[in-house]
Amino acid sequence: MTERTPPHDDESLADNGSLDSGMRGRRPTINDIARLAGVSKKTVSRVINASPFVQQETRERIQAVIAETGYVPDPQARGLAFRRSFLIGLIYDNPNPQYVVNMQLGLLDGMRGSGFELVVHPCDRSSPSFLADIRAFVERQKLYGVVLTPSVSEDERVATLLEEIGCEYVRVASVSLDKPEHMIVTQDRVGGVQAADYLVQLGHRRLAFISGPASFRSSHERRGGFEDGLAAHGLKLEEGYSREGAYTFESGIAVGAELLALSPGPTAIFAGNDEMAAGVLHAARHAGLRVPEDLTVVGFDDFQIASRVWPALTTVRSPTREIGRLAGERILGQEDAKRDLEDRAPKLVVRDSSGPAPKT
Amino acid sequence: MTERTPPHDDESLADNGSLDSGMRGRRPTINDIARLAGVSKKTVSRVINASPFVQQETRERIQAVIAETGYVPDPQARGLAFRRSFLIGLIYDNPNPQYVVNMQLGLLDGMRGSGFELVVHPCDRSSPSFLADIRAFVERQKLYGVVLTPSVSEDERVATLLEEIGCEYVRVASVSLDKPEHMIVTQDRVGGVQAADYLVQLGHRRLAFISGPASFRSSHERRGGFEDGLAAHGLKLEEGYSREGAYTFESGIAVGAELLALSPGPTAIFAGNDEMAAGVLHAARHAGLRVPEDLTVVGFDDFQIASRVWPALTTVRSPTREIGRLAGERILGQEDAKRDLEDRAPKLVVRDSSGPAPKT
DNA sequence: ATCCCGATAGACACCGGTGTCAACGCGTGA
DNA sequence: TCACGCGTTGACACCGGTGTCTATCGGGAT
Repeated sequence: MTERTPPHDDESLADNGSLDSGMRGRRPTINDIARLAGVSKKTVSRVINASPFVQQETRERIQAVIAETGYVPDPQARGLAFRRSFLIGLIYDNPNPQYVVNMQLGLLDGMRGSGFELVVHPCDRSSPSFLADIRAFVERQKLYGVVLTPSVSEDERVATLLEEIGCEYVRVASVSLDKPEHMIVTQDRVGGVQAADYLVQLGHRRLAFISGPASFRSSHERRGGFEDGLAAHGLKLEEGYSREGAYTFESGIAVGAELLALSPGPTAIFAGNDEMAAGVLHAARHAGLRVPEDLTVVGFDDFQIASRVWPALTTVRSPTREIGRLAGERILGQEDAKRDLEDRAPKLVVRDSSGPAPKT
Repeated sequence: MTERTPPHDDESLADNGSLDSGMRGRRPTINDIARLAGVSKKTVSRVINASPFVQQETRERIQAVIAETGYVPDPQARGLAFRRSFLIGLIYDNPNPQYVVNMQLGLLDGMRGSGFELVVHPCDRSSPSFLADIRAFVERQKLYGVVLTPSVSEDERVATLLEEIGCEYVRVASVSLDKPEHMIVTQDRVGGVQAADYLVQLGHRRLAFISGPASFRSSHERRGGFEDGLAAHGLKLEEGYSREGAYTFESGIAVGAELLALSPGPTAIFAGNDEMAAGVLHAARHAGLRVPEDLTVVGFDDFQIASRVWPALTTVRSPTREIGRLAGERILGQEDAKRDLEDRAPKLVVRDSSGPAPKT
């Protein structure tokens, strides 16, 4: 199985058909390049690592050989010498598939062309071996860096551990919990304000809110933003109209039903994420309410489910993929600072689940 | 005769507080173990790789030192010597987040405790650099193995490429396309039969089917199974009642609307996946039809969306995570053969979108 | 007693890179 | 003329493992 078959026609990996002096079908190594360029391997290494102490003419000769042979340095060997791999880990415990996939795609966007690869590592914060698992993962693979997303990103023990190991890390969270270089802060609060503005403009006054679990920072931020937005219009969230869900569909049904059983009931419900908003739609149907005529429902995230349910959900789009891209760039130190803030602002997406407050 | 096993999982990264003779705070290396056990590093290597040519007593002494120090061999160094990394790649182009995440979780289930890690690699079959990208990914990281899912798994060029490189691979697909050891075959056809049986039993006779794109094998298998199931009851899919969608929500709306505009319209629509079934629900609403009273809708996959829409979808559960676990075990050669077949059978999940055929 | 053999262990080179340090060529200032 | 410094390069050890080959040892056949 070691033997290789005839040279293949492949555009990117240049065929080294002519000048393979000694390397029969093997991928070229740094030694081959050194030999072909008539220099020592160390000098080739200098070129690879962009060392300034190489004469222009030498550098060009080596680069020409590299281009001709299609040489790519072996990340494993490089990693062994560097005591550090060219792998980035994504450690997460958010169970929402859409969030996970968007985050992965964003990270890969941000890492594209860097030669690094992404290793995924779901985890369970309630497991007794939680920290040991993460430590083993990071130390074994000598990860170059790690990206943490909520809610693992909110766990100080993990950050401390990574600091201690000496592994780069970036925490994605809705509030700043660490030195700025370690944080990508999502603007959940802004999204909450947008929802409030929108609902107030539609004339709604009896507003309800369903938060995610108190253990998630984003729950507080989203609610906080919503309350700020209401306050700006001289309104406030009434006692009893603000409840805690679990960011799950089922909790949306249950808490939605509770809210709709109140008298007077809310004319609009802002749910902390789309899953719960979808649950509220179900609860409304059971309660015999029409959406949006009798009840307005607004979600948060704008995941696929938002446009699949009936009526399609008005929701606050949270730019997960953009956030992921920023995290990827940040951890590789390639961040494009100017693009930063605008890209990660949430944005209200109006669909069919919202309308003017019913005239009582 | 060559000594080789995958790396093992030593969950305890024990603290080497006491006996660190010479290794101040460093992670222990094979040299440390050799020194502490009073043997050569090669003998330690033999123990790590479960070579039979080590005396019982020597082996135990070394294992004791390994356990005491919490030594874990460095995958990078090992990989360098083996000319092969301890990484498994997941190459996919299926855009459904739930599919991707379930597959990843399944793979990780199957790989658990092996010391291997999972590297994700979405790809685009229509890109001009498609094959070159995959080749670069696999060769650069010297991947131990690769798992392919539909529709990349159905591309012979990719399989040929991997064979040529000498990389292990497993293809997940709905029909066998390769040597058995390279295939995990999903039972989409069986799922189609189940849907047909169920609908016929409910009394439906005017049945419609919306397939995925013809370029996906699963489209044909799901339809084929459905037709087989009908045939077993002496029925057949009428001309014009079988249409092609794109496995997307939007195509479900469009094709659903077409079908509902027929006269007489179908009393039941079986869609090739849940996304399209959700689209059909929207189309039914636009057409003023009640589900399930006027129209029965059945999906395929049982992803989250199936239980979020209204009414909740009756659907055929496709055990993606189980399939992933099998793929993970297969690629590491740890497959538990007896559990194989039963686990990956689809299963009809009855919810609220299906009911008896309306009495015309 | 000698030879041969299988079982066991170690010496040494090697995987493909990087770090350290010394050496070299050459223009400059003393 | 010589010492000096700077820019450039290479020799060599090392990262942490594995492959190959040889050395040693005890026991059974000759």
